[in-house]
Amino acid sequence: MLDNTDLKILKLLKSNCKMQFRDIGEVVHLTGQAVSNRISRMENLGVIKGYTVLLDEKMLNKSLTAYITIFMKTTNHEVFCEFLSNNESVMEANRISGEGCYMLKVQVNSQEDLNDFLDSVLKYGNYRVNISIGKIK
Amino acid sequence: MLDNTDLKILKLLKSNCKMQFRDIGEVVHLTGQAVSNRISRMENLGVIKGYTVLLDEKMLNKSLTAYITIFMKTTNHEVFCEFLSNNESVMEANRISGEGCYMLKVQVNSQEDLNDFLDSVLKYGNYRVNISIGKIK
DNA sequence: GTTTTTTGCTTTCTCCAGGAAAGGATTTAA
DNA sequence: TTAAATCCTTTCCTGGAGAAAGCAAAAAAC
Repeated sequence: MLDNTDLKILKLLKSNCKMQFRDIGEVVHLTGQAVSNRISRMENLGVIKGYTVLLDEKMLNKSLTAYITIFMKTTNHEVFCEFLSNNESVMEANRISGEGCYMLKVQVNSQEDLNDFLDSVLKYGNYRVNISIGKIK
Repeated sequence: MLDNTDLKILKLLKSNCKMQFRDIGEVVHLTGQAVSNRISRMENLGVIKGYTVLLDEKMLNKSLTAYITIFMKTTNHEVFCEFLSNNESVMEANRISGEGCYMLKVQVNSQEDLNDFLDSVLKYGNYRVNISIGKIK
């Protein structure tokens, strides 16, 4: 489905999706149009889901990152998932196996906001919090 | 530093950074050029760190997502951080407070690859694994 | 209170990236 | 052996983005 050239193109797009097709073409030895065709194909296939911007969260009052493990105390997962989907502080949310039911990545402004968030989580379950004190990657 | 219009623009870019400046302008009631100026400003400020592509990891043989908590047994954090930076399976890595030293988000092809990864981690520390069994967000 | 500077916008103009269409080469299917 | 499909290149054209100039309002200086 995807050949090596496609993967190279994806890698380039990942580092900068605004890179010009012609420049990508020079790297992978194709014309810009051929690159364009391949990208369209990957968009249609669903391999490429979208294009987005990388923001400096620190500058946007999202200086505090935490990983939160949720231990549900109710069985109402649907409502909880709804809550997660709608909450702007929740960056990622996965149902997990192993200890706990969900793993969340949360980004907020301050300790206070984190407290507020945890309060609102308490309705659904208990939690374990791991606050990021440094981003490696 | 950033006003409400900037935040609106960022939100739009986050959903689709290839959106045309004129179309963004229509939403925030500005001309395309004004939008362009604001975006350039935010790029220079460092609020916008880059533009990237959202991929369907499942289609790229990255079907297995796991959150891994690392409990270091050596003090050689530098080498470990190096290892994390260079490892393609590691999507995120944060130094954390609370239980454990690092929280990793890892995406691999198979249980086998996860095993291999964990083996290579063992040099540095012990781990707790939480495998994602469903992505909410 | 008036002048000067700065800031942020719009308008205009130009250039080039990207998309469409056509044609060719190679592979796959009939 | 022919027909179809795939994937590429070349050519052409449109329209988006960037640059420059000009304007208006706010901020700073006097």
